[in-house]
Amino acid sequence: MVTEIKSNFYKLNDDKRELIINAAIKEFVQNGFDKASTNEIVKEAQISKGSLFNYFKSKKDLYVYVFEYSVQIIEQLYEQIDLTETDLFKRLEHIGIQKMYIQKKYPHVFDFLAQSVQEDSAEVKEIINSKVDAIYARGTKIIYQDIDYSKFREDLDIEKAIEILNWTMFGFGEKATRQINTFEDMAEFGEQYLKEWEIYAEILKYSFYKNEFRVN
Amino acid sequence: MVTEIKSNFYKLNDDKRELIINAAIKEFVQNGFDKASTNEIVKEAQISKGSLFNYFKSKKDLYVYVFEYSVQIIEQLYEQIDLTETDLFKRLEHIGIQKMYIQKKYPHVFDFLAQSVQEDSAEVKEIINSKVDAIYARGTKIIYQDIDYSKFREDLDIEKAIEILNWTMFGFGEKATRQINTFEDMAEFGEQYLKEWEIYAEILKYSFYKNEFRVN
DNA sequence: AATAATTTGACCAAGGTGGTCATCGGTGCT
DNA sequence: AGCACCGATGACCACCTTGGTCAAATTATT
Repeated sequence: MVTEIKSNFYKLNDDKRELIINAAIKEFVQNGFDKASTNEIVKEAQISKGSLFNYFKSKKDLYVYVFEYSVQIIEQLYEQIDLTETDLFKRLEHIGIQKMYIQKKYPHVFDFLAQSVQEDSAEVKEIINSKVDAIYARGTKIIYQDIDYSKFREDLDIEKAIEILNWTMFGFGEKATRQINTFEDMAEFGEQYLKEWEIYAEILKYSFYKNEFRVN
Repeated sequence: MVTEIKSNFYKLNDDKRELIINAAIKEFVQNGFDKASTNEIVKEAQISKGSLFNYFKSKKDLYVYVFEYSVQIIEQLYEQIDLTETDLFKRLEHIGIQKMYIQKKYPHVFDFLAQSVQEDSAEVKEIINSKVDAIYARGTKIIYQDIDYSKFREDLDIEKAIEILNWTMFGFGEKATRQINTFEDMAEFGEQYLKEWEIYAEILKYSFYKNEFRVN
């Protein structure tokens, strides 16, 4: 086995484990592997230095664990995709909501995986590159599988349209993330989120879809 | 005067000065003020430590100089905006090209100013916050001044449409920046850039504009 | 009360930090 | 050639942070 985690980390209760994971992710995404400080991580996670190195035998081990944990989260996101939904907007809408829920629990997972690709520390690079590429390839394959492209206007450059859609979702997602913590009720936020997104979606559908498919 | 730069930095030839400025910007944007290493900067700029501290009396001085230099570049970008062009797409297109030219010369200025806002080092924070907000406020004011909004569809949420446009431009700009150095001829790149952007613009115009204004 | 399991933080050697300054090398003048 | 000038250099400094350790303290279990 490549990564060996001492069993005592699993014995921790969920809250504390997530606190540590999030503290580590935050520090790694902010500073990269080399410059990430274990001192900062333990401070943020409110545990002692000794404990961290009891749970993980080295900084590298911690990184690898947190990385693989993040990968798992994405994988689970993929599993949830409903392949019977053939409308691109509806499918992406659903994924977007799931992402929001994940970001509520793990605020920097997506940033972490995005940043991990350009991690230049030789110590962790190989572990990353082999996985991340595969993950993203699988992701885009699943996400766009069985989509009904016949709804799109004939003279539309669909690839570019999808790029626009992605950039818009990303921008909107960022904006929403900034507001996420002003809501105490996550269900209420989800509702608000969906309602606002629909307006953006409608604008794009107007251009992407044939007339008869514009309104859902 | 708040920032006093020893005159010998001005005496340097343009190439070297830009090399130093870019090296500093790169390091600051990658690591923030506190963690930015002057050792890394001198290595990247191919000058000695002594020289750097001959040109600037401290790391803070260097930061402030580079920051104000970046602000100037943005200001100049604003000056160039042609206010007689009332078509939003045409105006943004023009700004986009200018930005590309700037990014060729100073690859990280925009990232630097974007990152500077969330700089948490108390030492430089106050210098930043007072300026950046003003800059962006002035920017959006100029950019959207005298735009002919009558071209837009009546039932369109113009504010949201402009957000989509911005996110799309940002996404496309990033994509283009990644390709910018594969072109040796900047003029050729500009042409290619414009041609590709037009396709994206056309997709959005289809949704934003009334029928009669779609094709330029 | 006794034992086992966890957590703690002072401590370490190693390495990096911003900044200094005696020395160097080149250029131009006499 | 000899001299004076000046920008460039990098070894050097005191200080700080680093990843990781471990004896001692605390808590949990018997």
